[in-house]
Amino acid sequence: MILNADSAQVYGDLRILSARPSPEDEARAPHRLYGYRDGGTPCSAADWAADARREIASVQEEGRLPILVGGTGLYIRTLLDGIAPVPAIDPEVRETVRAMAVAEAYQALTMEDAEAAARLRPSDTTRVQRALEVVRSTRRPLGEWQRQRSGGIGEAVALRPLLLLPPRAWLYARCDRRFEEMFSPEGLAEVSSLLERRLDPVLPVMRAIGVREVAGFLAGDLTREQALEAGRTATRQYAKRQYTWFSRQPPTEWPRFTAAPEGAAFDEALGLLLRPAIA
RNA sequence: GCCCAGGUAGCUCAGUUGGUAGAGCACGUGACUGAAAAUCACGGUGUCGGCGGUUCGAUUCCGUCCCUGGGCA
Repeated sequence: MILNADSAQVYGDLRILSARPSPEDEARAPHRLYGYRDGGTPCSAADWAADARREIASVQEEGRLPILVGGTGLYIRTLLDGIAPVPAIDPEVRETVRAMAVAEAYQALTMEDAEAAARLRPSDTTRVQRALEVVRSTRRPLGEWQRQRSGGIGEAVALRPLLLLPPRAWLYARCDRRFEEMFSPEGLAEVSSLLERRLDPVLPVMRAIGVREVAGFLAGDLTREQALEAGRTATRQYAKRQYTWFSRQPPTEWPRFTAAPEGAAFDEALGLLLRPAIA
């Protein structure tokens, strides 16, 4: 049983854009947690981890082996190690904070949570806003919450981790190839329907790589070549960030699969490596 | 063929009154606790078109050649 651990592949609106497993892939083994959420509602790491816990329990109940596959390191970490038990943020507080410019939010943070302000870069929009919405909504600084972690299942399961760190050239070639799919008739249609929903542009679905680029092409602001190049660049940059996360964040004892054996293509080596697990 | 304007980092360009050069993007490295396909930090990677000349010293001044764009024939 394959379980998705990718933050973009959870959204039903993004099939081509998030490069979800193909119908052929899905025919080989049951897949879950793919495209199961609506783009109109943001999915957080903790939301996904809760869903994943439930799925893993049910898969185990069936006597099957859950295999988590995906590229969102924070999601996997949250599932295994848990996360600070911060209660849901008051929507009004969130709206106010997110409407603020970083400089303004940081200024407020120095008054309301000096410890967090000292720890964070004044330009780090996401984290500064997060810290501010947490103090304002819970009356406790984020640092206090973060001293605890809850919900992790790492201790309760027998984990068999495997980190795939392919040669950079191989990885980038795949990034380039993958992005062209987004300009297929299906890819363009997918973005068109997403745009018709007129969702808030700050929602995660709207920030997925390719949405902005394909939308720019559809609107006539970018030529096909410009949009393609911009998308490829964004994809490669993202791949690099993932590479850094997965090569450095997980425990050092997790095995890392970095290179193909002499003479073998990476794809083949990977196939051989994974076959016993899937079968 | 003649006349202009250019040729500087992977790309688009700035600059050096002569002391071997710097921005944005790209690229590289890294950070990462409820948006993570997000957000952010650090790093200059270079025959300054070629060859000659002047000079202690030329990417800069002079000559010449090559290339690109525009104009005139």
